[in-house]
Amino acid sequence: MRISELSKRANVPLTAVKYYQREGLLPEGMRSAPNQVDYGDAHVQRVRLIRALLQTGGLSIAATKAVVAALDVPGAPLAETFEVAQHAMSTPRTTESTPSEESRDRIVAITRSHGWHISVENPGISAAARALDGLLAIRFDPPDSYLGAYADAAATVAAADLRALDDRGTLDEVAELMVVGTVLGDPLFAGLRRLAHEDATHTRPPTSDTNRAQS
Amino acid sequence: MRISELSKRANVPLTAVKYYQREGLLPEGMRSAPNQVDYGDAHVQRVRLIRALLQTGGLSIAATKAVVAALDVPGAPLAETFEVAQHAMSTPRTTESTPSEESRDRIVAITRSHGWHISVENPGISAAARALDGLLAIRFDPPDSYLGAYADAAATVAAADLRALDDRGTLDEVAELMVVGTVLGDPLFAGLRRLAHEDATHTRPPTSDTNRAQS
DNA sequence: ACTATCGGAGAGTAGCACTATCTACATGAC
DNA sequence: GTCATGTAGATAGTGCTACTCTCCGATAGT
Repeated sequence: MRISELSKRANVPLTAVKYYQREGLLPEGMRSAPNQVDYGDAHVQRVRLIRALLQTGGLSIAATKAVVAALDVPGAPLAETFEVAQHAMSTPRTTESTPSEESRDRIVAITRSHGWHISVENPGISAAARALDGLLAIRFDPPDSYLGAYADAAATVAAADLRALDDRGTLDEVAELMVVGTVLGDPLFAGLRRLAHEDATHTRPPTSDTNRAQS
Repeated sequence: MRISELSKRANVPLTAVKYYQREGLLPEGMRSAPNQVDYGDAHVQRVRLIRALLQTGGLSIAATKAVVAALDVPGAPLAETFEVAQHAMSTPRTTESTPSEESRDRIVAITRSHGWHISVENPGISAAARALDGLLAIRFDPPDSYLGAYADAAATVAAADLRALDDRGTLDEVAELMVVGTVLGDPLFAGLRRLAHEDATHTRPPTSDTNRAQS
């Protein structure tokens, strides 16, 4: 197929596909003539993946490029591929401030009380600590039970993520799911959390829903 | 205090504070002279909140404005305030494509099998469905056990979120936590998930870590 | 032969979160 | 009083990113 059909099948504007090509996110097709190129199903797949990482996963073009490049290295160890995905997620669009030491310590303490073995360089610590700082900014000091519930939930999905990898066939597929699951798991959970919120407020209204006091 | 001290105490560049002011994110201070204004602790708090919503929560200026405006309405019902927070989260920087019908149906089915009561307009459905589409794009059709684990985890944190509201004093504080918790809960979970991932791969390597096959 | 499409590349665009600069005025140490 | 320093407010500019436009000569399909 040629570029216009690739664009249609992936449901992505043609100009955008050209752009991804130029940026090196999309591997070249088979050249059938000096200026005719043939694309296959793998390219459609790839364009859809790029879109998911960019829009749903919120990655930048550069981070997406790193991720798909990692997938294309044939002999790369899984651990390295995973690291690329982890790193891509911690290269956000907006510059982030460094979290407070106290929040970092608090997060580390929670992981320790859950018996997790983690390295101090894991960017997840900073990410969680920044969120914790935000909660502290409105004078909400979450109790251990609150953070514990989040940690329990994180353990639950992490276990499911690992189990999903076992069902994959080739090692390349495993690597692909590892990367995509790492990136897309967050929005998947975020969506479900919002649904759970609605259900929870229906079945168990947080507080009386009458008017609030004057500020 | 005047603006420079406000900037220092909130650890935000002075020019940025002025910008937030101009954009209507920050309420006016007490005017002590034709061109002198006095700020209080509430303003420091507010600036920190704005930063957390913008940087950690990933909201846009417009969405942040809507959120803080909702907090400042004295007599607003909690449900409305909550809705504003929910809506703000689904107004992302990058334009999002509409998810497939199949994925939407799948998400709805999962919530139903969990006994959740949700409305079909809840944007969480689309958010989760888009993520699901991304997984399908790499030919990973998650089993019910996978989505179920995510839903279980979401229910766990939603319950914790609701419990946290009970411990808050005034209704204004409840509203504040509701909004901030809705926005910051996602990055908090995302960080913890990454930590759980590292622990899970240590204790239970997904597959042999040898080289992958040639592609 | 003719028209639509293609591949490729450079330049342009829109939106966003700031940041710089300017003016007129206020404050506070000396 | 005076004068360096800071302040409020407004306008214009910046840097970045993810596209999008426009052009060209070449090619495909009829």
